Amino acid sequence: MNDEPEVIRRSADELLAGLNEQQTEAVKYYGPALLIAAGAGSGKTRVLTRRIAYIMGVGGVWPSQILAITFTNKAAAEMKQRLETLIGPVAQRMWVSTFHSACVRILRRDGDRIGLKSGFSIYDTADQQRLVKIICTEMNIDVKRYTPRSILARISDYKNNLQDWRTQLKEYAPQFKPGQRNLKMGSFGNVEELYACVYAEYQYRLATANAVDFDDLIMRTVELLHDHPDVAAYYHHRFRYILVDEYQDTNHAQYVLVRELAGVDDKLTPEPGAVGAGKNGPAWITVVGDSDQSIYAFRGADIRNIQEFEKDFPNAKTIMLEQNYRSTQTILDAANKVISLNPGRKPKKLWTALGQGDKIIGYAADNAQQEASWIATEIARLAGEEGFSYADIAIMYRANAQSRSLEEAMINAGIPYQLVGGTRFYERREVKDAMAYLQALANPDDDVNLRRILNVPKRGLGARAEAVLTDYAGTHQTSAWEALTHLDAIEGVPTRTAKLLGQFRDLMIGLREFATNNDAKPSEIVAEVLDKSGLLAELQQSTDPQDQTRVENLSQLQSTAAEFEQNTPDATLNGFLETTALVADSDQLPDEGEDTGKVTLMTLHTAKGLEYPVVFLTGMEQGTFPHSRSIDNESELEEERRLAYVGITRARQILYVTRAAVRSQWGQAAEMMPSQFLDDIPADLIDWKRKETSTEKMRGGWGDFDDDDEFSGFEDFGGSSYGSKSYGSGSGWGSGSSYGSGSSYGSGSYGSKSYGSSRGSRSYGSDYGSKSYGSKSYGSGSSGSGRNGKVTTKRMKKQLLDSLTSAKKKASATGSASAAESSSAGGNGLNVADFHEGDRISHDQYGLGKVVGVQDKGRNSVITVDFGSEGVKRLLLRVAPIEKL
DNA sequence: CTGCAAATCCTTTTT
DNA sequence: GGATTTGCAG
Repeated sequence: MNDEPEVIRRSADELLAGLNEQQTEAVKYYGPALLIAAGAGSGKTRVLTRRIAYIMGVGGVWPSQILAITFTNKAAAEMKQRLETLIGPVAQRMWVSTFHSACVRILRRDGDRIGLKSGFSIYDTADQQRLVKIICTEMNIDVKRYTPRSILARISDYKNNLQDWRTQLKEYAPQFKPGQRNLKMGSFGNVEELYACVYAEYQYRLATANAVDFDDLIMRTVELLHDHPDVAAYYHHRFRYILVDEYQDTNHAQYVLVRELAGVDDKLTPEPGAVGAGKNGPAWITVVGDSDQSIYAFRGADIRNIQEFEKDFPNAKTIMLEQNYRSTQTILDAANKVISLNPGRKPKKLWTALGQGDKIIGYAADNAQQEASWIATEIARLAGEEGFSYADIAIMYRANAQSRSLEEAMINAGIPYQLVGGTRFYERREVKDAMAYLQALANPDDDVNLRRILNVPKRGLGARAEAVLTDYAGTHQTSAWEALTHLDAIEGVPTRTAKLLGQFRDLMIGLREFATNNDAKPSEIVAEVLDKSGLLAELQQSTDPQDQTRVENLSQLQSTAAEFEQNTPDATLNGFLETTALVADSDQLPDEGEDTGKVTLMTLHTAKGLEYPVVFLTGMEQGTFPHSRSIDNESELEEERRLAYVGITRARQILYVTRAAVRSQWGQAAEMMPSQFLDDIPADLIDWKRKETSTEKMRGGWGDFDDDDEFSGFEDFGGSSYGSKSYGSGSGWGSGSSYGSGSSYGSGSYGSKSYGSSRGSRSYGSDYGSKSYGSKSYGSGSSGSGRNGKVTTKRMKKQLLDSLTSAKKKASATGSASAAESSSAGGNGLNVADFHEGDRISHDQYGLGKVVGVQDKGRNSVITVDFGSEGVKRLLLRVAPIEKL
């Protein structure tokens, strides 16, 4: 125990310094269950970290007895960092982690009790979909009617609500036995039966593949704790204080998990005279959240968890934090008004001492491009004249698809930016392929990943070869890998296929041996896989320009692995796989206080928890925000409104709201009406730089719609009345009482940053060598600040813009005009009879060509055209974008 | 079995 | 506008 790191125990005075009354009360509160209802910008992370330090410093509790849960790795890392300044380096080894990593950790330790072998795989969405698709095909399910996506959504619902597949099966399909394979069901009595069967089969396959999905991480941990009291007892004994951040985003499963971990339902009683939670009673719980910022209902979050906290936990206490330290009063007034229109919420009103501040600035553009370029101009002005740094500015939007026009405008204006989110680095095809190899090496039974790489890179093993393995696996109730190892025993395999399968098997055996011998060196395993599998070679030999970026991504993957190795004391292949499986968008955001010199672009969801001096809320249109899919659903609209509230409250000093009259979605232009949220903001708070768009001016009317102020009576509900309940008797924290147990902290260092942070982020601008892995940095090395020197030449801009359009095909040269006229509803009116060998035609993509062949097949007539350097193409006449010359 | 071009979905939001 | 699936030819 001598190497126990030093723990700083701070005094109450130190820990309460600079806090307001409510914050102080929250830090000190002595009791089994505390809800801190923390409005936006009310300093909740501060309160949470101080409370942890207080529990330790004043309550004499060991760091190992505390469990703090967040939703993102980024939040966890930040909390650790802040804790470190309060209590010392021991903070880095505390259980401060996300729900998901905490569960992984628990399952790695005791998962064998519920049938999980160590080294289990964690399936991401893509893996899940592959698996469900396989099952649907085998079950003869019409995937047009029941898409894997929708089936998975249902399965996710089951899991978030802890509905076991056995229960579902018993109720809706008692005759179904998972794992029988020969099930050509085809028809189901009803939908529930179908869902139940797929769910059961899905779980069966996961089990044989020794894999879990995201939702399983929570549900199966609950199962473990619930069914194995000795395991539960271990954690009850260990965690005496549990703190949960963003409690409004918890789903039912997570709620139950917290209860299980705390032992709330286990009739535990504290020893007589216990101080705090004592040694034996249920753990004491602190949750922090804001029901107005609940924006994850679509993912199963249940807002009732926070709304009914006081009912759920005996002797619960609620403390409201309503003083905002972030924004101006103008911004808060707007936010308060918007959120006040949600019915049935606990009234709450943020206030600030920071003063009125500037008006909100509004701008109505004619289209998305104009909106974006106006924003770019405005940003240049802010940076040039108002002295803001680019890093002070964030642009937010409802859906990722909106980022493109904004990116283009930034590039055109030479403004450095960083885009957060979009397609995940680990979801990129080539990266996923490489990871599938690693996964299959770590866990041989992982069918989904093994089948994925069977023919990647191309090695002549197609559907037939795969069927050889799956048939054997099916009849022998085993995995595809097992089938592969019994290859010689399988009859009727064509010699050629057998040979190729044998080669693949030997490849995997060789790689696995390498992996076992180099378990602590994931980066070398990655290198070996890339090399021996031929994955890298295939891409390097390719002429497709996109494959070059793929090669870069793969080398980046290797760097990420190397970085993981360096930062993790006891690195293993499994550890690496785990970390990469649990990364989130927000993980790639820069650290607090780090000046990246770049404007940040991200979705509103990703922006939750962040703050910027200047915020642009873009796409404020009906159908964009609120999103069209939520517009006719009352509860979803309420969630959109909360999202608007989140967006508005991100701004510290200046808030912009912008909209476009025309926005194209799926390549089709659509006219957009102003968002209802714009009307919800009191008109005198907005200074419109341009209120009407061109077409609206011509029509001479705006705001014909909805002027209904019928809800305005809601506004004054009074922000008082809460938090006035008298609270617990004095302090009660005995001093110094010491508990023995807490010596060993878990070893694996989770949540440490940087690796994991990889996302397919694009970023363009100044700093090259910065440590942002997984994010490409375009642009010159020099700092591209607005005025000192245009570092971006026209040519570079062109390159950057091209790189946005993921280097599609070879279309670039000719594809200038037309595309619009190519297909006039179901045919281009061309007639086979008009085409003969030797005719010259023009193709939108390939340019000029000469007809070298004509096949008259009626509707499906085909002409063969020689496009010279572009090659000889066979075109379906009916749809080909061509013109006879 | 592979490669290519056309057709067909799309999109909320994410651990 | 873009990624993925389908359909066909060699």
